[in-house]
Amino acid sequence: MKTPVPTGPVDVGHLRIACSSCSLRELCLPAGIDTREMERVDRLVNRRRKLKRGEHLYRAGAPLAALYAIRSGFMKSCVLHDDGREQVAGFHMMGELLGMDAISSSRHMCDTVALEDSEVCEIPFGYLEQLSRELPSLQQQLHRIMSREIVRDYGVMLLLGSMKAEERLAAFLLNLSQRFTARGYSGTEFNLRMTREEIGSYLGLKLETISRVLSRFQQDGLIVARHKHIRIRDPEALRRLISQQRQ
Amino acid sequence: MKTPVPTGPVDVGHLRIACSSCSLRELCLPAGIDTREMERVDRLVNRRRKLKRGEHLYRAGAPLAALYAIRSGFMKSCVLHDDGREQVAGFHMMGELLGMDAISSSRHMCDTVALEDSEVCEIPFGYLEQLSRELPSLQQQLHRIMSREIVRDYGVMLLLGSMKAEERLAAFLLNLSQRFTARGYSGTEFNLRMTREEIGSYLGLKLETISRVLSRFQQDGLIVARHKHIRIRDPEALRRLISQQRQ
DNA sequence: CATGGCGTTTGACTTACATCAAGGCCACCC
DNA sequence: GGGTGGCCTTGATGTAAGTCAAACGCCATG
Repeated sequence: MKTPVPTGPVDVGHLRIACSSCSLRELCLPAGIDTREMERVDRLVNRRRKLKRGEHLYRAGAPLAALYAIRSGFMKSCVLHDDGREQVAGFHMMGELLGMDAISSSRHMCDTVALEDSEVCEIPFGYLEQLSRELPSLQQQLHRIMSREIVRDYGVMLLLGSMKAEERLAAFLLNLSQRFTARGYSGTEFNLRMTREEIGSYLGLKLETISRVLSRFQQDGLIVARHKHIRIRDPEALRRLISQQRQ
Repeated sequence: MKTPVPTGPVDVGHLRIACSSCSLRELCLPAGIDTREMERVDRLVNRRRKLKRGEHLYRAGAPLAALYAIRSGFMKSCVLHDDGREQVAGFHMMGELLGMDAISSSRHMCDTVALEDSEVCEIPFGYLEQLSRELPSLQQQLHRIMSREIVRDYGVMLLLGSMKAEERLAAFLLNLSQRFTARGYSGTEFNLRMTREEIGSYLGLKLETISRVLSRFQQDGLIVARHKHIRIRDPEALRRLISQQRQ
């Protein structure tokens, strides 16, 4: 037995699933799609899914069913090692596309978890491939997004492989700042959705180191950090920190 | 003025450019393409390019013209930071597809250099997108390859973010071994094409550390390492090294 | 309003890897 | 054949970040 219609205010949301009227469309999969084609893209996304904080969107090993576009909220992806080690591979926010790790083997290769209550649009992958054969601009955008993920990963490698703790954290804060700005939020004042431990995992550092470096940044007047709230006071100084000449 | 036909033995190579008769086809872009369709894929790859050791295939900033499939040889990709820091992001061998970092912005985001004399097949990206709209199995394979790169990158992040020097090097050697095996070469005995410094850069370590850890592995009877020649004596022990429980 | 617990901060100490330095091996080239 | 330079090895020493430990602040919950 199916539940055809969810109850309550959710209904309204369901009636309105349409990329064409989504404020994120220029950040997301439909970027660059023209209005004639948009109608068909609208039909691609036929379901939204709400996640409570802490809930998994998918787990490593789960079969690929759909890609997911984040509509609201904040998520993290973690790669796991057999021995239980886990590493945060990325933090994700509105407009970003998740699940591309699963395409190669038809199984997800990481866990993705909501860090706050979130909502995602489900994009059935088979339909997406089919439609992107018919709409070149959709195909191109999909390729661009996958490529962007590869480039992002290269950046993380550079960070993990050749930066010191302060540089890593400066790069992390500036990256968050830039992404908030791109979404119309303040890039100088925001709340971290993740713990120090999660930041540390992402940056290849321990939580104590994150805490210490944040304190040092604050002492030096670069930021104000109170719990999860961050205010960036001197973005230029942070930038200098990253690209300062090695000896 | 154009040079319509290269001189010498190269000609023969030019007449024979055909994925359908390439021994690497099951590793490469045409994997899973059926014979009827293969004819069209053959026409996709219309040029080969030879590279001398040390020569660049492309540099960061260069416009995207083509993707490249390695036909023979060995290459590395490096991401660069403004301040001159550089980090090896990957080593590549026959059958692997290069250049996907350039799709997102139409410009390459890393340098790719031959570590020994090599040959690549040029795959004009525009044609590839066009043909993959017409051949679903080509489209799927392209998506799988891009996804595989993303998954590989996650693995590197895990390595850089949470493994110790010995684990990193063990993982590196086993990865090479596995890739040589997949290509029909010995997985227990091979020559490194890269220097200790390049290995170090890839693994986020200094060349002295690479040298020391290789010596330690040799003392412990896990490998025989003489200059660039490596023989793996105890792959199981290397595997145990990686997944040993953290305290 | 007390209680407990998670996340965080901070300090003291340890350690894995980096850095600095010297010397060896091998290939290449006059 | 002897020099030159790139690559590698090994030892001595330095240091950034990890580990261990204690204590605090802030919620959440009863």
